Amino acid sequence: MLSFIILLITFVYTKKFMFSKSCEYGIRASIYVAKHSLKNRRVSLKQVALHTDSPPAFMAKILQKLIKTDILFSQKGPTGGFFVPVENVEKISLLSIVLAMDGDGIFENCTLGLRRCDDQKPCPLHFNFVKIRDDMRETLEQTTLKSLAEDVSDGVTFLKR
Amino acid sequence: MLSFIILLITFVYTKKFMFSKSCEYGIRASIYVAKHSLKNRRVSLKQVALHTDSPPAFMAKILQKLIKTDILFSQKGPTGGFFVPVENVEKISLLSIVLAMDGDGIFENCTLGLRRCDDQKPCPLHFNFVKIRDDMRETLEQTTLKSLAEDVSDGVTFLKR
DNA sequence: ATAATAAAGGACAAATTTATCTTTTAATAT
DNA sequence: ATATTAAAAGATAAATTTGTCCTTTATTAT
Repeated sequence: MLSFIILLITFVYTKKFMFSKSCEYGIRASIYVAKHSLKNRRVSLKQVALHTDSPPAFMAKILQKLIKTDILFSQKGPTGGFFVPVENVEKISLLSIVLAMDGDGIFENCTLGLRRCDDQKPCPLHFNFVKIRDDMRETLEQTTLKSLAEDVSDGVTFLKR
Repeated sequence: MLSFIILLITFVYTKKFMFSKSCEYGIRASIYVAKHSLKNRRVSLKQVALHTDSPPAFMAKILQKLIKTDILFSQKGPTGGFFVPVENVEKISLLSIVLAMDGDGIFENCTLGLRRCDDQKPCPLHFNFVKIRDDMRETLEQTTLKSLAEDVSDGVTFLKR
C-alpha cells in the first residue's frame, strides 16, 4: 500500500519531453527576444527572465550560449541588451536553436543508448523511430523563429504559465 | 579560438533522445528477459546486466521498478531469476515499459516546460508537436515486447554495441 | 537443519544538470 | 573623464540522475 503511494508520487512528478530545461529556456528566450527585435527593440536579461518565467542568473548562461552560436546578439551598457538582427528572424529555425542548446543527439543518438546503432546493426527500436525522428527534424527545420514570435505577438500562443 | 574548441567538445558529447538512461536500460532488460522467457528460461541479474551492457547494481534497481509495475516477475534462491510469464509477452507494449520507467511526461508535459499548456492556452510549440507526440504514443503502443524479443532472437536487431 | 544461491532493500557516492552569486568588462550618457 | 548601466565571465552550490556497496530476505539443494 505504502509502496503504491510512493509509486504514485513518483509518477506525478515525471520526466520531460525531448528537450533539456536549458533548451526549453533557450527557445523561450529566443522567441521573446525575436518578438521585440521585430519591433526594433532590444531587451535586457531582466526582461527576458521575467517574461519567460526563468531564473535570471541561469538565463544569463543560456543567452551566452545562444550568442556563441550566432542566434542572438547583444550590446553592453545603457540602452544595451539582447536582440536578433531583423533580417535573421525569418532565417532562424527552431532546429538551429535546439542544435545550439542540446546538440544533435536527439536526432543522431541511438534511442536505446547503444554506442553504435545503424541500419546495418540496429537496436530493437531503430526502425520504429526512423519516421518519428525524421518528422521531428522536419518540423523543427520548418518552424521559423519569426512565425513563433508572431504567434506570441498576435496572442495566439503564450510564453508563460 | 579556445571557446570554439570548448564549444566543439560540448557538441560532441550531446544529449540523448526521448528516454532517460533508466528507461533505456529498462527496455533493454525487458527485451532480454522476454527473449528467454519465450524459451521458458529465467535469467539472473548478472546475465541481464552482461547482455544488456549495463551496470549490475544499477540494473538491479531498474528490474525492481519493472517488477513493481508487473512487467517483470522474479523468484529468489537457486534456480531463481527474472522472467515474464509467456502469456504476457505479447500483451506488454513498449508504451507500458516507458510509462513504468519515465511516466507519462513525455506525452503529457508541455514541450516548452510551461506548467499549463493546452489547446486553449498553448505554448508556441504546442500545435507543432501534436502529431509527433500522437505518432510516438501510437508507435510505442503498437510495439509489443514479443516482437522486439523475437527480432533479437532472429538476429535481426541487437541489444548491445 | 544447513549451506548456498539469488533477489530485495537501504544507504551512500559520483556525475550531470540546473541554479545562484560575485566580479569583470564594455558601452553610453552626463 | 566619470558615473552608470548592462552584458560577460568565473566560481560555487543545489538538485537530480546515475551508479555502487553492503546487508537482509527468501528459496532451493544437500
